[in-house]
Amino acid sequence: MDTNERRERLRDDLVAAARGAIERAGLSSLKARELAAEAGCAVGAIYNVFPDLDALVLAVNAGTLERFESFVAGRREPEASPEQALTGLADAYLDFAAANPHLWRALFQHRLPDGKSVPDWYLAAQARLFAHVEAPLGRLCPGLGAGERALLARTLFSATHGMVALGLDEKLVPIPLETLRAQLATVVSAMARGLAQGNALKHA
Amino acid sequence: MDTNERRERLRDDLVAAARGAIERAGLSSLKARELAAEAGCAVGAIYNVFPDLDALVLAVNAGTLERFESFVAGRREPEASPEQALTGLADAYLDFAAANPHLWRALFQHRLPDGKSVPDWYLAAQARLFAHVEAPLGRLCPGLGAGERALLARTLFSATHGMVALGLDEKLVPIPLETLRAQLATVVSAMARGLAQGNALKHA
DNA sequence: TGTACATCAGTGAACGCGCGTTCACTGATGTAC
DNA sequence: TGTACATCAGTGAACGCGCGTTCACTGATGTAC
Repeated sequence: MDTNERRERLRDDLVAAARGAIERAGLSSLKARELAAEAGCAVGAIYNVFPDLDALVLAVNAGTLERFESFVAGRREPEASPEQALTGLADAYLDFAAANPHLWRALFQHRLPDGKSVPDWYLAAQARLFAHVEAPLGRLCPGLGAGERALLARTLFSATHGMVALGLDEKLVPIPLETLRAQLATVVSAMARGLAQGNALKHA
Repeated sequence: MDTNERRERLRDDLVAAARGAIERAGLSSLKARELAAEAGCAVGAIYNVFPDLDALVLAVNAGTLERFESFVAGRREPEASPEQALTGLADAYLDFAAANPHLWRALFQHRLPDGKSVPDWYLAAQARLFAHVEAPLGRLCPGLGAGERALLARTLFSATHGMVALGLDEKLVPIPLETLRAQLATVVSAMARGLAQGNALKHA
């Protein structure tokens, strides 16, 4: 087998092992030793492929973002009204988070040490996600400029994220999933109606 | 000096030291040794007053909740419309979070080890906060039952939390505070308008 | 008020554990002739 | 094709550090007489 091929295979095995570990028990359960055991290599070998564990986590998170993006893309209904589309997105977000709690948490939990910043390809993956929100938002509020639309998309994403994150959190009183889904629908569609109305007034 | 008095004084000093440490550098910078140095006692003395550091963090968080509650209470405008009141609450949340980033983050970041659950007095402090949301919400949607209202208040809180948390997070592209404030106002008032409208339709 | 004693707050060195990362070594792979 | 050599992926024991918590000890405080 070619050396590069081996190296790539190990890389994939390590990412898979890391993903598995996070999936099972959360980001904080990621241990270099267990990882190596799972991927069938020595601890030291990890550092031939990745500079450190942070880079590995970043790779896992990139994969999660990607899977989430195709999950959302797979649910798109081109016929839907903007309001329905936004509600559908929130619903997809809830379903993905509920189905992959640890992987999803890891996206937000993981912080790089002070000096280092998130690589561009990671930011690009985020941007691709936000695009799914921008599309219906543009139809809902046609008067919005590109910058305003991007900003508002991010804000709507954040609001949805908050509802899902605290809703799934067992720290407060736990809420049944379907109750949470109904709450999301109520609030997101209210936002959509209110935004459309505000936009119509502004550009009347 | 009385022994109980000493003990109580030490307790206060420890909480103050812990609060200071979190305030300066975040929850993860809390160290038993630094704490003891700051409070002027030996490491071991901490464990005469608190069972462990978690209990100390809980005490700091309780104080933060309390301060936030009076902050919100101090801004109440009885004359405001429900929509204005809700926007005002979101604004207060943003201001408090921006002014106390580390203390505020600690409220959500801190997790108890698996077996232990949050004490009742802590949950009660949370409930007192949610009450501030429930009041205007009740005026906005008079048809809501107490349970529905409490649930929706919590959901609105979560949405606001999400916008503030991701907005202040430097992990994404940073947003100027005033831009964030405007976004919050836009979205919260849209939600309020949409909810009032939906409620009116439902109970027409 | 003074003395002897008991209690327990207070001490801080040491324990114990976890864990990321390194590094001197080895052996398989690839290359040159 | 065969042989000698160089490279470097792969190894895993050991390093190094951080840090919460304990515990045998001490001395100040409070009590009994």
